[in-house]
Amino acid sequence: MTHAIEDISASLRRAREAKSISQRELSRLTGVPQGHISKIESGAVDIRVSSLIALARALDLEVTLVPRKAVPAVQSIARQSDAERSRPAARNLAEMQRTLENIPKIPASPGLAAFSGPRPAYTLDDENGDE
Amino acid sequence: MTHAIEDISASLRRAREAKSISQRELSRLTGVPQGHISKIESGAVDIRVSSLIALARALDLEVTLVPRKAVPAVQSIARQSDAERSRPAARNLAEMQRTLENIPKIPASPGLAAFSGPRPAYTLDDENGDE
DNA sequence: ATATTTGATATATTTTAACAGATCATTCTT
DNA sequence: AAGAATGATCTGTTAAAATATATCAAATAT
Repeated sequence: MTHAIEDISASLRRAREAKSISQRELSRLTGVPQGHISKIESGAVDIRVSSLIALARALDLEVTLVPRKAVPAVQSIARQSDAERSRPAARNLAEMQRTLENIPKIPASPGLAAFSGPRPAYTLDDENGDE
Repeated sequence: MTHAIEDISASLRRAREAKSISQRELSRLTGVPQGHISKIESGAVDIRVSSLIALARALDLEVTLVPRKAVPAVQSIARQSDAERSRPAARNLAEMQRTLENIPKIPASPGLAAFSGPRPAYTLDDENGDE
């Protein structure tokens, strides 16, 4: 990915869904209004590079210019690291973690009180970097 | 390359200079006004993706979104095919070809009249594809 | 069943890229 | 020395992205 302008919109949407975050969440992260993200993802607008970069970065993507003859090689590399993030185990874990965050309702039986903050420290997102 | 917005402008300029074509020539190829190309290359504007794609394609580049963790690998690949185009022999040949086009002044001695169009059919740009 | 979240859409306003077209100084070329 | 060609820069004008804000239907969650 990608050459045409629709490829880019599609990539953004797929990347966001792969991270399973909502458009509103991405909006918070980037400052781009949710409504606008919707339009962008549906390919309805010819976005500016700054917007593209902002969204891409929030999705752990980088905008690059690749020599055309190198594109196939680049794609196969990109595909590999895509695969890591989207292989079933990873996707399921990501969703499970999100789900678990919506369960804090367990009445905390006295004997387990010390266990107050059991949220997972072992996220799959070990690939973050800067920001 | 690239992440930031200036990297992109810089890449575009380098790519154009590597092909040793003028801004006006690139303008002809893309339809983007020369003055605007100048502004773009100096990083003075936040261009739209369609413009970026148009310029990139004319320079045999493709805009891609790559996973951040794959960036180093991608860069090293891109660098390789960069090197091919910019190794001395290639650069010099490109320039020599341009120079030769400015020599048609040879008074065409009668015996060689049939040689009317001696321009090189063997360009280095054997990597073109579509369009 | 009710409430929340989500993506899509709409309106109105501001901002700015992109355009056409021209000019200018500098660097080749002749 | 005269004449291109090149990159940078300016002036208007127009089209469209980007913003803020709000609403809506459908899917999720409580």
